[in-house]
Amino acid sequence: MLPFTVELRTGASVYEQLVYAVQRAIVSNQLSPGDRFPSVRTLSQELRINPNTAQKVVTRLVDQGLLVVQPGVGTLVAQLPESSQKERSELLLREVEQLVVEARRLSLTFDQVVEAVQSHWIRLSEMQPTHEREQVAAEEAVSE
Amino acid sequence: MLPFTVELRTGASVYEQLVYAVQRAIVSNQLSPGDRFPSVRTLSQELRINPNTAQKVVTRLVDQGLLVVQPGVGTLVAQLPESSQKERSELLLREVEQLVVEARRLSLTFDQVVEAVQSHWIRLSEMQPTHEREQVAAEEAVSE
DNA sequence: CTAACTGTACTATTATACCTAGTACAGCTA
DNA sequence: TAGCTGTACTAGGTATAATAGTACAGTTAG
Repeated sequence: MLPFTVELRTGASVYEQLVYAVQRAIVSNQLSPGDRFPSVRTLSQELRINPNTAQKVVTRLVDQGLLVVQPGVGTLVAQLPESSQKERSELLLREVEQLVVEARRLSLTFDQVVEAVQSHWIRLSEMQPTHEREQVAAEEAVSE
Repeated sequence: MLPFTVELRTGASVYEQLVYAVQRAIVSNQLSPGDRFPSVRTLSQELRINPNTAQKVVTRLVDQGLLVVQPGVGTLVAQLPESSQKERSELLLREVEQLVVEARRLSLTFDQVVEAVQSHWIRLSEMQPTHEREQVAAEEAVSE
């Protein structure tokens, strides 16, 4: 049983989908800093994917600073790393623009987009693992 | 001289980049409804890409309703089409969530994300072609 | 009508990325 | 020592992107 949820769909690569699923789990505290992350072999068996694909995912997440490796021991979930100004600018320049372009293509209003962002922000804040964390008020999360 | 700007980079496919560039141009009114869209052959020559790739782009944009074809005549920029509820839901569910996950990975705040969305919304609103349109106040655009 | 443009539909080839399969090795720990 | 960990290789199969070239039907300007 893996400590996070993945739904592999067609369209994007297994690699990209798995990286995203783990990012999502960490960012929403389904995986907490210090938690053990499944081994490459466990991942590949549970998800029935190739060990190389699983390892590629781990490598990518380590590069992003979301996982840390203890050689010979295993992989742990890291603290959310400091992000560089460059990374943040890239996101705000490219991904946000793409979202805005898509939104306007679909004739959405600015307010609708902001509402959607807020809604997802709250949802991710609420995704605490049930066994060890208390609920966080939605309003508090948004104003963080 | 093409009526929109494209910068082909490595990473994404030429096809995806070109579709996005045209979407961006239409959504920001650099291309206005009724404008002639370059022919497949013109596109392929100006951008030095294969005619098939150019045609694939046109086909995709026609499917999205952003371009309309007049057989034997050419391709025109369409009115922004009605979007289906399904399309809008897909966007708000998937793309917005991906943006929120990325933003939290980089430790951005909710307010920073909203500010970035607003900034791009205004920028796209201001991108009118200089020869025929008046400036639109940024505040007005955001409240649309 | 003719010529020159338009979009569209094919076949075929090459290059790249993704995924798969299998093997091997070094480090840590019970 | 035995069994786990991450990591590093070599290969092969498949899907997609991009390339090149040819052909055809519809529209329009001359």
